[in-house]
Amino acid sequence: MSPAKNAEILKKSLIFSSLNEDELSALAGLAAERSFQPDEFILWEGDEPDYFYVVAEGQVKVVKNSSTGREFIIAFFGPGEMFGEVAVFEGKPYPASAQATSACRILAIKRQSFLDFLATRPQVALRIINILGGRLRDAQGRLKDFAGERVEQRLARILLMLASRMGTTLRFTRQELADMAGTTTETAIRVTGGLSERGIIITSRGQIIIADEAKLKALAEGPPEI
Amino acid sequence: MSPAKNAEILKKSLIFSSLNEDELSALAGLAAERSFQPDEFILWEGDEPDYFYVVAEGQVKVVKNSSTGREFIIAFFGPGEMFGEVAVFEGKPYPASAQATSACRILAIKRQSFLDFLATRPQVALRIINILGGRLRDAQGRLKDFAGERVEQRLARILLMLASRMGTTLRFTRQELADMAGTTTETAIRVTGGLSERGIIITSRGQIIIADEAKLKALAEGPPEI
DNA sequence: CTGCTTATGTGATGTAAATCATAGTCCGCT
DNA sequence: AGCGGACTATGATTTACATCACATAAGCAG
Repeated sequence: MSPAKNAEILKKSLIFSSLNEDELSALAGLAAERSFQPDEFILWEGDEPDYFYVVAEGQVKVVKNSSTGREFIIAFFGPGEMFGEVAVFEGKPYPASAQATSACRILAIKRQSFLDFLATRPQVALRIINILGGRLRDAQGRLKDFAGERVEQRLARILLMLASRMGTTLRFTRQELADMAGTTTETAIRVTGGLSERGIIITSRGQIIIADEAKLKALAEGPPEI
Repeated sequence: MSPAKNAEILKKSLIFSSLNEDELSALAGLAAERSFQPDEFILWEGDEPDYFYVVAEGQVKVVKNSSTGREFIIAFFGPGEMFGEVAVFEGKPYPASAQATSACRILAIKRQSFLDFLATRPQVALRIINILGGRLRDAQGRLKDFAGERVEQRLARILLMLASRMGTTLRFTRQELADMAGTTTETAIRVTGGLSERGIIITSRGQIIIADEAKLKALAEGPPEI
């Protein structure tokens, strides 16, 4: 609840690292802190985009549900990362839901306050352009994967992407992996089972350790025969 | 080759509509005009991002090739639309290739000149944030489709998206549709054949006319039994 | 008009992965 | 300890789609 602490959090975020103390406290003053329990929803797909969010503590997943009822995980976000921004900028409903995957503290900034703040801070705008650009690059890369590659390759790439962000020990269930790779839990289990047999990963309940990153990369690149 | 004409083109582009005459001519002065023949490549995936591009005339497709050799079409861009921007902002190699699909005139602006221009124009930066946001929303929506929906639904959505941008007469081959939907030419032919039999679209060589948008929307939303 | 190329159309066959079914295992909980 | 609910595992069956293999048709160039 302390604005000073909020400023600290914002400062650590890539987005606001260019701001000086005064600007940080101005922004922190706009932010309200909210807490969420694991599995609690922070926002729902279709809601009006009243707030822009930054994770202070914990982890959030952004999900969309397909017409067949399956859940698709678009991304995980941790401390310092923003979400809900696309809707805020466009003024259209949130295109996906956000759900806490652990106990979370989230900073919420009113849409209009944030837009006003942004209009006079070109550096922050450029940062956001960078972040959006990176996310777009990532999404388009994944699109190509989904269009052309098979499940094993997609999973390998997802594991590598997760590892680059959180290290070699990944605390995700096969179900979550499946929801990220756009496959079923059974298939995710079978594929990770195969990787495990080949010594590329070490699996246990609720976690996967990457044992042989080189082999995983080779797998992700394409079929062995290249 | 006339800077005045370039300024006209830039003005019509959504990105620069907030600029005044002076700013437009300043930007137009930075732009070099280049012409491309159909099928000619404007930039290649992996190239250094030396230029930011805006389509003046004609149509461009942005493509990525999967490890299996298949081509995946990320997007088509027409007059006033930018491309290559993600790489320019991040300073990393272009993540995809751009190829002219018709005779084109393209405005090319040097990376650093554009970044400098942008640093002092928050309005333009906000516009770009909007455009990137829209593209990100679109890419994530498609991701969910690729992860969970069937080819018929994906194709239906692609046809609707194209129709919303270019009207009900779509000048694309089944091969191009297949490359957008991440399927094979044969399957695209079979699926469009089915839609044609049901009177939803009218097909002919190199073009598709949407005859019953409502039915197409119903198809795109999900399986009939809902 | 006559090829030649590019696009469309269709069948037969193969296969990766979904689906359905069932069971075992880990872990928190009272 | 023992219960219940996630999580993991594995087999059998089905299916959407890719792949392979031709056939026909439309547009274009000489």
